[in-house]
Amino acid sequence: MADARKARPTPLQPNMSDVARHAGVAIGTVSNTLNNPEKVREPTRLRVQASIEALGFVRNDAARSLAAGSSNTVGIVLVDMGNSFFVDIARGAEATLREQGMNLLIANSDIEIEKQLSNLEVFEQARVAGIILAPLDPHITNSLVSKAVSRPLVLVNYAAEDARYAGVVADEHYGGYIAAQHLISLGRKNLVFAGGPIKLQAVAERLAGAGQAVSETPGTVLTLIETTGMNISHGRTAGSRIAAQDACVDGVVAASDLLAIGIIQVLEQQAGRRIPEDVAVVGYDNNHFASESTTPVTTISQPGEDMGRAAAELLLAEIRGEDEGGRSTIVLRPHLITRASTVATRNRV
Amino acid sequence: MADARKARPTPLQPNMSDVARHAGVAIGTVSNTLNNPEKVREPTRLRVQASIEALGFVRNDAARSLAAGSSNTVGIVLVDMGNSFFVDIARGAEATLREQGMNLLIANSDIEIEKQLSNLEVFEQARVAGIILAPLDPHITNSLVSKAVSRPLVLVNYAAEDARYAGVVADEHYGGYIAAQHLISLGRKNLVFAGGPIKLQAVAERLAGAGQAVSETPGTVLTLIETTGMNISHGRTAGSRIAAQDACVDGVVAASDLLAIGIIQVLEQQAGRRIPEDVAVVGYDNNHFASESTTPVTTISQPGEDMGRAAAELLLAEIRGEDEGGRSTIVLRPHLITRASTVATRNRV
DNA sequence: TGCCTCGAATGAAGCGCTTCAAAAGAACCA
DNA sequence: TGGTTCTTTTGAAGCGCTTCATTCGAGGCA
Repeated sequence: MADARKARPTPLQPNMSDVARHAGVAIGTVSNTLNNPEKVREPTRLRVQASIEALGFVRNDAARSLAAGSSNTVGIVLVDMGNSFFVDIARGAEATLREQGMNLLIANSDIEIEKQLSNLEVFEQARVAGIILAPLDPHITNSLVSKAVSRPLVLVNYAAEDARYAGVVADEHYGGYIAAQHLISLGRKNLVFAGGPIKLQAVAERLAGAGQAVSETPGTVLTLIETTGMNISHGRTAGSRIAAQDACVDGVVAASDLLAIGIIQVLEQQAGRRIPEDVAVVGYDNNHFASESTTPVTTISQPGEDMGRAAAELLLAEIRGEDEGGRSTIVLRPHLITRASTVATRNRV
Repeated sequence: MADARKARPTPLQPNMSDVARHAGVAIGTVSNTLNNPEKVREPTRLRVQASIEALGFVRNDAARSLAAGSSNTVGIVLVDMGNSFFVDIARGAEATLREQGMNLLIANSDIEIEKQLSNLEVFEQARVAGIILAPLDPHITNSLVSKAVSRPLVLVNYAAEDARYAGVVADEHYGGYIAAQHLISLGRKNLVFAGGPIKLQAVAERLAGAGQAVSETPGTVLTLIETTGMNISHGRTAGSRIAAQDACVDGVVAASDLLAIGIIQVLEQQAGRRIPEDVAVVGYDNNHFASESTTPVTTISQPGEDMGRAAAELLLAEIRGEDEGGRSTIVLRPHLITRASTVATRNRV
C-alpha cells in the first residue's frame, strides 16, 4: 500500500494526493469522497475519511474554486456595521447560507462610497458565487455596471430602479400605517409625524402610511414636522416645535428612534408633558437603545433578519439558475413593538 | 499584433492570456505589470494596462493564491457583531490592512462556540494569510490546536495563556483606576464599585484599579457591590442596593454602561437622588447609547479601533516573518469620556 | 467457461495564475 | 563590427483541486 514515497520535505499542509497515497486510492476517489460520497463504496469512503483525519487534511478552497469554476462563498456588502439593522441582515443571510453549506463574507462600507465600490471589487476578485448588496444610495446600480459586477447580485433595503437585480425591501408605508394606527387605537387624535428630509423615499413612504391611517379614522388629524436629519439633536428641535404647537398634540410618529428619544427628552423635561399620558411617541427602527433609554420607546421594528434570509434565498436561486425569468422584489412587513413611550406599565421605573 | 484568435466562445471573464494576446505581450509580462510594475518598461506597462481596461479584466484571486501559495486576505473572527466594541476592532484592523493592500474578511460567532470554530475552519480552508481572533473564552487556545489552526494568528481581548500567540488587550486595571480617579478629582469620597461576577477577569481588574485609586487618596473609601451580570436590570438591582446603603454614596464606578444606566434610573427616579449633584456615576465601554440616554453617561472608552490596528500590525509582522523571536502582548489604555452623569453642564436638557 | 453489464475506481487534462531559467534586446566599449 | 553586460521579455512548469472519459472488476446469465 505504501510505496516509495516521493521526497516531500515537510508535509506542513497535506494535500489530496497525500491523502490518496495514504489511503491507497486514486486522487479522484478522494475528491469524490468529499463532494459526491454516494459515488464511493462505503469501505473505500471510510478508509479515505480515516486518512483525512489522520493527516489533518483541510481542502484548499482556492484550488477547489479554481478547478470547479465556482466558489461556495457569497459576499455581503453592508452600509455600516455600526448600525444594528444591517448587522441583523447579515445575521439572517448567514443563517440561511450556512444551512446550504455556503459561507458568508462580510464587508463594511462605513458609509463611504469608495469603500463600497472597493468591497465589490474585492468580492469580484474573489470570484464569490454571488453578492448581497445594501446600496449606499438608490442610484448605485449605474456604478455597479461600470464596475462590471457580473455575478449574481441581490439588493437589500433599496429596490433596483430597473428590473436588473432582485431585491428585498421593507414595507415603509405599512410601517408608518401601523405606527399611526397604534396611536389611534389608544385614543389619540391629534398626531404629528416628525421626520425628514422628506425627499428621503423611506421617510416619505412612512409619512404616507401614517397619513392613510389618519384619513381612515374620522376625527383624527396629522401634522407634518419636517426635520433636516434623524438624530437625537434633530429630535430635540422637533420636540420644541411640537411643544410650541397651538393644538394639543397627543401622539407622535417619529421616523427614527433617535428622533423619538430627542422628542421625549424635550417634551418631558422642558415642556412638562408626561409620556405617555399626555403624549404617546412611536419611534422607528428598533435601535438597540430604544429599549434601553429611560423611557423605553415603542418602535417599528425593521424585519432585518428576515430581509437577510430572503435575500440569501433569492441569491441562491439566482446562483442555481432557478430564478425563472424574472428579478422579483420581495417586500417584508415591519412590526410594532410596544413599550413605555405609548403604554404606561405597572413596572415602569 | 492580433493573430488568429483561438476559438474562445464567450469571453465572459477575460483572463490573463486574453490580456496578453490583446496587448501583444507574454503572459508573464501581464503578471509583472500587476505585481512587479517596476520590472516592466513604461511603454509596455501602459499598453498592458490599457488592455486590462479595455477588456475589463479582473484578476482571479483563487488562481493567484493557489499559484503564489499565499493569500492577501486575512480573516477576523468576532465574538458578536451586535457589540460595538468588536465592530470597532474590526474597523481598526480593516483600516491598517487596507493600507497594506490586504483585505479583511469578517466572520461573526454570535457568541456561539460552534460558530466560532466553524468560522476558523472556513478561514483555514480559504488559506487566509492570517487570522485575528477575539476568543469566546480564555481557554480557547486548546481548541485552536485541535482545530489545527496552523497559520499566523493574533488574539484580541484575551491574552494567550501560554506564549504561543501574540495578543492585544485593554488595560482594565488602568480603566478602573481612571474611573475612580475622575470621581475623586470631583471631590467624591464615598465610592461604590458595581459589577460582576467578580470571577470575570476584566471585572476583577477594573475593581483592583479603582481600589488602587482610592487607596492612594486618604479619606476616600470604596465599597463593592457585586452583580450577577452587566445589563440594565442588574444595574437596577445594584441601584436599589446603593440607595439602601447607610453611608451616603456620592460616586459610583459601574463595570458597564448598561449597569450605569440602570443604577442612574433607580437613583434618580426611585431614590430621589440627583445625578450628578448627589451621586456621580461612571460607566464602562462607551456603548453607543451611553451618550444617547437621557442622562448621557460618563464612561471609560475601550480602545477598540486601536486594538484592531495593533492586532493587524502584529499579524502583518508575523505573516512577513518579522516577529523576531517572540509573541508579544500589547496592552492598550482606555480613556475617559466625560458626560453629564458626572459633570453638570449648562446645556444639559 | 465465456460473455455482457454496470457500478466503482482511475488518472490525465486543465482551471488561471505566479515563478524563474532562459532567450532576446539594448547599450556600451574597444 | 564584435563582444560584453545589463535590462526586459518570454513561456513552460506547476500550485491543488475537479472532471470525465476510460479502465477495472464483480456478478449474472447462457
